[in-house]
Amino acid sequence: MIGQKIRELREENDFLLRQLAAKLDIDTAQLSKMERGERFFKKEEIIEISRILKADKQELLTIWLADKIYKTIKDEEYVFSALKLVEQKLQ
Amino acid sequence: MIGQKIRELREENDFLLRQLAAKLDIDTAQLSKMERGERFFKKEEIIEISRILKADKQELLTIWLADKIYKTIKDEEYVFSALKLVEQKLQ
DNA sequence: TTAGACTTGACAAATTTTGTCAAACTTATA
DNA sequence: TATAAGTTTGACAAAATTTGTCAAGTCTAA
Repeated sequence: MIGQKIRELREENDFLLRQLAAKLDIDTAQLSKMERGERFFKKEEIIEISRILKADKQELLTIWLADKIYKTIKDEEYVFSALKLVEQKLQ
Repeated sequence: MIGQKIRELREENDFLLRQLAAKLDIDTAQLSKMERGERFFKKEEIIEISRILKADKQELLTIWLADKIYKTIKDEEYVFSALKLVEQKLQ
């Protein structure tokens, strides 16, 4: 989800994988995997990408965090009640 | 949170740490840390505990999952909008 | 004061995640 | 078709995180 979003932004900005990877100082294969959701972006990378691709940092970080949450719950039961509990705790 | 709940259940059932630890086949120190939230329970351990302490398995697993979610978001920004995104995705 | 219950800290072991590279695949085009 | 550029894949090493173990420590009740 965040990967797909970043791929869209990258293509809109006419960056090649290796160009964006170079700016982030990571391997092209790594970025390829990240965009396809096989590996995770670091928070700092998301912030850097929002700068490079002139995107809304808050939006990207929100999607990035949603991905992390989704990853921890995706194979679980009682997801909705757990989310409700979390929200209560956060109030 | 799940640790606290389990400690309460354990004490209500008059189990010592080492007794419950023995039933779970883990180290007493480990269970001590788990009850105080320093380490995580495995899902299987929660299920086993619900059996041993005659507690509601669904309730315990829900709290356990809420803890996992909470752990991934607790130091982050944009938590509420991320949770909202996750809920949308789950619909 | 000592015995039992629990906690703490250090470190090893195990597991998970990330980084790196070469080779393979895909697509556009000469 | 052949080639080149871009991307993907898989294997494996390296790094990071989590878990397991033990000995020593604290705390409390008798």
